[in-house]
Amino acid sequence: MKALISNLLLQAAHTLVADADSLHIILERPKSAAHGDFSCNLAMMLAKPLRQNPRAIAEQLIQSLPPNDQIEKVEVAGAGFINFYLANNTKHAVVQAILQAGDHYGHNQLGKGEKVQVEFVSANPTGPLHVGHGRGAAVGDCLSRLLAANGWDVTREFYYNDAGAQIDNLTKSVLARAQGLSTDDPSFPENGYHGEYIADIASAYLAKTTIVADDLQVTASGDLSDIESIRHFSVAYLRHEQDLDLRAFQIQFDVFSLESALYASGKVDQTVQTLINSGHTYEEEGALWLRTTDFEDDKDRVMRKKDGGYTYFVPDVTYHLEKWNRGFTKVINEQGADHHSTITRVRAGLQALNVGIPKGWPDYVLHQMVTVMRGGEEVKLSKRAGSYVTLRDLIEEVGCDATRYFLAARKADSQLVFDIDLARSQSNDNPVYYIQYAHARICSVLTQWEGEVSTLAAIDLSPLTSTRETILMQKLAEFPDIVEVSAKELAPHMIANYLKECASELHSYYNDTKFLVDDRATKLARLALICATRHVLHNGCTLLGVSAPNKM
RNA sequence: GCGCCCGUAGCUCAGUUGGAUAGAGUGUUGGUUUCCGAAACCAAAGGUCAGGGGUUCGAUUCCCUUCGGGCGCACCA
Repeated sequence: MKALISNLLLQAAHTLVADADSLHIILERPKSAAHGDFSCNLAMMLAKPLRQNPRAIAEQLIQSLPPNDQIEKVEVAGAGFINFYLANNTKHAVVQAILQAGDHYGHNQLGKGEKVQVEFVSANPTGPLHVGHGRGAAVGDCLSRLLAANGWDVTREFYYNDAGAQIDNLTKSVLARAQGLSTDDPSFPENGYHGEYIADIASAYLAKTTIVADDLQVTASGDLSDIESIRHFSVAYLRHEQDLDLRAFQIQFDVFSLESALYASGKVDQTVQTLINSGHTYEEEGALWLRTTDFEDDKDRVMRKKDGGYTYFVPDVTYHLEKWNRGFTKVINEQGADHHSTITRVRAGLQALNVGIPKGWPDYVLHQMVTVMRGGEEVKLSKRAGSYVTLRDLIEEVGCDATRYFLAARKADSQLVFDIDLARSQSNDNPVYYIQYAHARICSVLTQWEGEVSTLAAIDLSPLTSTRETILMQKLAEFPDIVEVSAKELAPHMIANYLKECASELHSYYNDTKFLVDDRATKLARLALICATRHVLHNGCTLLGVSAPNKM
């Protein structure tokens, strides 16, 4: 529809300007229904070059607009807007389109089946997942679903930093616990992990437990002198715990990548060699440095420490080189904003490799912190993890749907307040129930109708003439735009907002209009409309990973 | 001190590349059910879009600046 109108406008513009083809015609959906179905500011854009009053230009444009039976009328309004009002049968078309497309309505092929990788969560295996990881999980998973709906071939990936100092720390903490030390014991590791789960790991280790995580099986030896064994067991134990967290949140990854594997395969050493060969490195004070200031970093970074070990950023660069070599020309990393300083570094490292990786690759989506509130007060403690609220606690308390919705419904780059009381209230306060209720209500009506839903696709829709019906159809017609824009902007929260609006229109319509009326034509047309609405609500919820139940 | 993010109704937040009278929910006040699910709807009230400059036909949106909040600034990840 947009294409049609811009085309008509373009033809009209040719009568006024010579190089009309170079014009960017922008159509928008006005906020107010009084401003028609589509609006264009072309006349205002032309006011300056043509040195004419925008309203006068708008009038001329309308005069030269080719007639079209899908458009009811065109008007000049405000400072020079050109407003288009669609004919009724044009508005009806969306209902049929939805009923025909079903689960695919709103989807498109803009990604052309190309590969994209979304890396998210990527928590260190040093503790259970917390709310912050939950936000990353919700946002990353929605993004993945959105990209898939836009025709991309999506790979969801989780990267484990299972090597390095944090893991040493974990190992020492488990050892200390296994030796019976409490966390406030003076000889407990200085930067050790204090959560109760460390004690659980220690006792499981002593009990020679076998852990089966996604792709590995580890049995504890119970031997406290075998540090490597403690390390392997602890990591496996926590990976298993995180698997359970993710399962509870209904998130599935396609690939798990391990930092340790990059070392084992020699890829890290190869990367270092490539960087040295590229001429961007130097030795100083016993360390090997990368001159990242050649690539817009504010200071150079150490690659190899005095003690001979690599800093974390070397395997990070290696890992991203691997992504590139695996054919991902588009990669999105979803991370907490507290890691934002790595972006410049990783990109700089990739540039220094000089292997043809584009400057701004990969893309990043950063989410800000989450604070959890209960009874008007901030919740800071978890029984298991100590200093933070775990994802599993949250899911157990408020449910998977509400947790996902609340964590995905906010713009990633603003801080989020998670109100437990609101999320778990089964009342009109809760947007999740509000949306699901709209879906369930429709299902209930369709059940009572007892007709065959598939026949609704061919129904005559001309009885749909009321304002409520028009507004609802307009809202349904917006969905494909929302799916497209939210993917382009990497902004899944737009889907959550849209769903709330869509549900709101349905509820208003429902309270205003009876569907199962005696007049057959009217009844069927209304049922077709709410059935289309059901599809949109369902498709939208699916993009968020939230269920759309038939009954509640 | 430097860098990134945020500041919109009492509270939680929307506001796609600059557009028309800045919107929801919640809270407050008042109404709606012999009728398909009231977990709903309708109405009222609530604003210096943090403050100040600038860019232009037009700024919540872009630029500068001040204030306030968060997060980074390791030979940790």
